[in-house]
Amino acid sequence: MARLPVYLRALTALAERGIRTCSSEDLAAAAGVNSAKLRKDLSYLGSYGTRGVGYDVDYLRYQIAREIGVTHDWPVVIVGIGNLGHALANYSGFRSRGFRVVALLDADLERTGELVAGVPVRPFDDLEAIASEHSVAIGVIATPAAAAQDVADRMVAAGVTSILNFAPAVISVPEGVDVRKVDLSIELQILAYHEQRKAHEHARDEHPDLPEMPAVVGGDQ
Amino acid sequence: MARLPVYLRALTALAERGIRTCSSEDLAAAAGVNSAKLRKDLSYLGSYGTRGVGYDVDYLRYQIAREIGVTHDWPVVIVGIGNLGHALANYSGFRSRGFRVVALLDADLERTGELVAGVPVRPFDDLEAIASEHSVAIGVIATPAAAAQDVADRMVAAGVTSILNFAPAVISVPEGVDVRKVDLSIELQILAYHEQRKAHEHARDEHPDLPEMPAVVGGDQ
DNA sequence: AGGAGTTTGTGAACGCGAGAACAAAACGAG
DNA sequence: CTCGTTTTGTTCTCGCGTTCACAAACTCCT
Repeated sequence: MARLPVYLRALTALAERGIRTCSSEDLAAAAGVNSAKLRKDLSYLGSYGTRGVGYDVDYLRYQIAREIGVTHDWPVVIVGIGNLGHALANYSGFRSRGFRVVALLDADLERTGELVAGVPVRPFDDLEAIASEHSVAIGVIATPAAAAQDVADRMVAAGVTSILNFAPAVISVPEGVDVRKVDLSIELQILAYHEQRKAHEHARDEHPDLPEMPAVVGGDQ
Repeated sequence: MARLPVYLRALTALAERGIRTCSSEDLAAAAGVNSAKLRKDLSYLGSYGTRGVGYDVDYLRYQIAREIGVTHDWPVVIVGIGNLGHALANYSGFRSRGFRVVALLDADLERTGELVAGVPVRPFDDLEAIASEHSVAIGVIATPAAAAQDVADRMVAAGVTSILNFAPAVISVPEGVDVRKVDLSIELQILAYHEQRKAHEHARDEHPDLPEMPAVVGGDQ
């Protein structure tokens, strides 16, 4: 489930506040979900709670980490050391949450040798060597859209089976390879969409005599 | 719908390749979705296609942009000019897709005046003045988790009604305010989860004599 | 020891989105 | 003008995920 990492983070936050035990209500509130959904998600992993008491924070934390697979570090390569690549390489959350950046790659040979967050930038052609040396299964694409498909193909050929794609492009990969896409401007556009609908609602509130005319959408064609 | 921005980007890509008209199959392939779903989404906006022909790329592009609300630029403020804030401020996709960064804010007064992507960094306390001057409705939080809730509160008080939150924290906002959350390490953890499941599948393939024992999950408690 | 109070785990109903399938409409050829 | 072809817009069904509601189980107090 895609919510397990959210629960894990919420549990970590509780643990840091010194809380040893919590109910499903507490954890659900911290994670921002419904408590019934949370209980059902956790019951899918096994019976780790105690009725009448709740969940042991540290124990549940370990069990979720084990389920996700972040009890040991995953080696990760980042390709494309532009602004975003820099930010990702410096992001401390990776290190502390089960990931280790083993290499930064960039097609621009001018950048080779540059040190980012203590890791040297290497030529993109080193991908295969690095991937096999460190058994890299997870790759991050932070290149421009035009290069994304090529990078993905090379990654897959080098044995990468999970890709996190920040490039604004749809990439296609063979069966068995997972891709997750994060597109910053799409997130903003979704917000803009809601913003605009709020504005329309507001306009109608102020002029309730105007009809809603849903059937006339597109009447200007 | 959250898929409209994806369609818009796919249409832009088609237009840049000189394609004037496309069928729902073509566009669906470019956007990476099912064609029936795409047609249903578009029909929700109105009847912008021609049976037997398809959709006019530019016309549909404009209609989707109008629906999303990105026919004019939205002013945006970014709070927290660390690594990620830098990357966001420099991200050209915002500018070209309907957003204009009107201010960069940071609580650290050492950064005040620093120029990032041609925009000066200003003190966080200028938020209210900037928000009212530019009628800012959309804010981006790129601060550490600890500061996220405070920043969100101040944003809401300053009239911001849509927030894009990159901080690894759940923030609570009043009714009517939209929040979207992007968490980089959670995306990676989801990949790690799939990775681990692949590894287990693989291990079972190589040792088919091992039982699956789903009932023993948690047997080590 | 027993009962009251909590809290988990789960069975059942509900709602919603996805996909397949089809009818309506437009275009072109003869 | 008519028929065949193409493609949209829509209806219908199916399955999944979410939520409610409750029984089982555990603790604490008397």
